[in-house]
Amino acid sequence: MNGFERKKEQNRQVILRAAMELFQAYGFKKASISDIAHKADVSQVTIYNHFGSKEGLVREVVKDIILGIIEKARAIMKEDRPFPKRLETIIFDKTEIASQFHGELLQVAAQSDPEMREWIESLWQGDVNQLTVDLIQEGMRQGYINTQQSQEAITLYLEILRRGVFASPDLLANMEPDAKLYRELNYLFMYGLVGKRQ
Amino acid sequence: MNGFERKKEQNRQVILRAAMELFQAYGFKKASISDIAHKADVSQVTIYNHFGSKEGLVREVVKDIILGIIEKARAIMKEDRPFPKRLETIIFDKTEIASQFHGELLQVAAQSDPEMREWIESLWQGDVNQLTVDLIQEGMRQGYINTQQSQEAITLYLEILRRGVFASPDLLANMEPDAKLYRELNYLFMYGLVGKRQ
Amino acid sequence: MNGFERKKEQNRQVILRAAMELFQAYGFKKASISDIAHKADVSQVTIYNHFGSKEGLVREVVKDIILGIIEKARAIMKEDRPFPKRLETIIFDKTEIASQFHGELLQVAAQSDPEMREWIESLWQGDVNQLTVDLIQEGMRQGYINTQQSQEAITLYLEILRRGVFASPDLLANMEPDAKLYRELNYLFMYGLVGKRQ
Amino acid sequence: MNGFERKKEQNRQVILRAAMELFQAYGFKKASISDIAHKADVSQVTIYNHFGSKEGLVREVVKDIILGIIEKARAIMKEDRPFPKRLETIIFDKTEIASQFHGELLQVAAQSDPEMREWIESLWQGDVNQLTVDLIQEGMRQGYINTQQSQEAITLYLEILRRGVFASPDLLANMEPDAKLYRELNYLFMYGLVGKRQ
DNA sequence: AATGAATGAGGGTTCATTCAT
DNA sequence: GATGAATGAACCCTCATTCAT
Repeated sequence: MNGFERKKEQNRQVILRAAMELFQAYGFKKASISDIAHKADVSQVTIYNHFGSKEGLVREVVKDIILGIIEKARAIMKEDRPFPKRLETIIFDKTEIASQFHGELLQVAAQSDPEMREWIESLWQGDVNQLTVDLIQEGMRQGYINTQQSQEAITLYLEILRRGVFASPDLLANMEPDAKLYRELNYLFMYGLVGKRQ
Repeated sequence: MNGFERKKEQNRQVILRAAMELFQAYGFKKASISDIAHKADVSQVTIYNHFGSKEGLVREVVKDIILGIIEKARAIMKEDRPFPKRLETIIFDKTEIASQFHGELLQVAAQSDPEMREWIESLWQGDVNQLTVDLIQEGMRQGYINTQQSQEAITLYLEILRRGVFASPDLLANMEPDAKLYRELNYLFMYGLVGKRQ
Repeated sequence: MNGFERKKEQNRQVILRAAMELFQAYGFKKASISDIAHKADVSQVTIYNHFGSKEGLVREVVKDIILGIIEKARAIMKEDRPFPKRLETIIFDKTEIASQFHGELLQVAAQSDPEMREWIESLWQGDVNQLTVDLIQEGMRQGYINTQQSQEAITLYLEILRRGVFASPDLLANMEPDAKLYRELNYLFMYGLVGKRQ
Repeated sequence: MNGFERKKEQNRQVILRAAMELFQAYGFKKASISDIAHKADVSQVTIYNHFGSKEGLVREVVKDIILGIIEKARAIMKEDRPFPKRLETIIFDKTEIASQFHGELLQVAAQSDPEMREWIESLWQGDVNQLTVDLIQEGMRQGYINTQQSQEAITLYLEILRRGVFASPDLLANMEPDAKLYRELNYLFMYGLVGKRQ
């Protein structure tokens, strides 16, 4: 990669970072190209040269976020820790990356052009779902997951938990990982409202 | 209330209804005052006379939505149906009212002025929480809820489930209330991943 | 018409006049809404309130020009002057009104939305053409026009002359109505290149 | 001319050709340097290296068009066909080359810098006019043109016809060269409205 | 000579809001 | 109280042009 390309790539990254921060702070709609250009210290036009339109920039940022989520999920799967710990992390850890995008991200992803929807869909089906399935089966083998429920139902339950957590930064913000409340919550995930029978 | 005042109140309601529909269809940001005025068949200025600013209008609509949610929750609590059925309704039924506001409602509520935040907070704490607490205690008395977990943790768990469901219209849209998947999901809410022990 | 409406209509006229002058001076494309607003001493937005878009404004100006042309043609037809004089005026007189719009007017008219094209077309067919036909028949009755050519061909010939004159302000600008050259040109229109035979 | 220079000249021609096509399709104003560079498959900067500015490029294209017109006119003059046929071609044939530039070409030519105006003017006076004069005199010798009108008037008449035809692609588009209407039109050019006397 | 990257200036348009009646 | 008309600020975007290699 020569000097030109390095500089270009660098600019691209600077723009993406600035965009991500401002989108996070103000939302995709409210953060303006002008703001982003200012923050990235480039001309507005440079953003257009790189991403074509605001929509294009949003798309790229959304892609990055989603890839980041997947990357993280994959990393967690490969860790050598007990099943419940890893499940915990899967459910809670997305907070850091994307939770502050509130519902806008899902909304944008849903409303984006068909090409993008397909890309997300396939990625989700292919990669994320596979990871989830792997996790569930590992959990079943180790006796952590009831084998009488369907794979589909369990996946759905986990997804609802994920999204619920994802949508509750206000409630979970100040909770520490080893607090009593945190442990209780995990207990509920595992044993439900009725709880463990002795 | 004389004729003038009745007309005024009527206008107010017409505006609120138009605003709610358009906010729901396009989001708080994208629905414009002009659109709302057009739909309500009043002048833009009339909206300002009633609500002072767009933010004021949004506030009022959010208030209405939240009051509606609470109203509904309260109604459900008073029903004479078995505990699990009512829990089910609480968790799933919000779909109809507010789920189409995506995450924007929460975002707006969170970012609104302190006065409003306080109002919501107190309402939530005072009314909704009370209802939840009542529900939980009823569940405990009837043996549906494990008495070893803290009230707080159970409330949090329910709230996460609620928000997760609320944020998953795509996954739940085509699910019928008596489908196998639906029953499994409810089972998971009650007995968690590990499941019931015989 | 109350004060409001009078003021509005007045503004509309001021904008139209400013637009016409700037379009004439710089062309439809190059004259910007900003320029026009400045010249008319109104906000840009006022122009949008009146005309919806730049295209809408252009449309209205084009309409005005065309109506002006027709009005003038009609007036000439009603005059009580000898046939050759009136023909002369018809061919030459448009210069004053629209010749400075160069070819852009025709281009715009041709490229405009179908509705407008139809409007122009029907006006041209219905009004202008009728006037031309009347003129030609009068000319035939009075022996000024050869009755062996088809109505269609004569109309076409006149239209080509009109457009040729219309497209030649540079060549005709300094020509006085009673100059020798002017008389010769009219002679050529009447008797062609070959000229009158004695 | 070495390899470098040949390549350079080649690039120049490629750019000119691309520019001409796009100017023709979209007009001088709307066709952008970016489009032209894309179509010519060179960098935008290369265009600047060759022509200095967009205006410079437009100038060069206009020059080419005008030289092309003259070339064509000259070629027609040298043909060995009867006078009326050649006159016909002169008047009608420009359609192919430049008629699609509508009025813009004339506008651009008129508004361009004095140097260019002078160049065009002198070319027109020197070359085109000379050709026209030659043609007219040939026509006079052969009895096709009335010798009582001034050279100037006849030239002007021909130019008006030319421009009229040039500005009427809509009316003439579907006319075939040997149609009755076409013959009538030519008759009118030769014998005017009054027509031939027996 | 040629280029990819970057840009200042300006374009049309929309918005929440205010003015004047 | 209600309105039609008007507006400043901001938005996304395009263009001809220049910079750095």
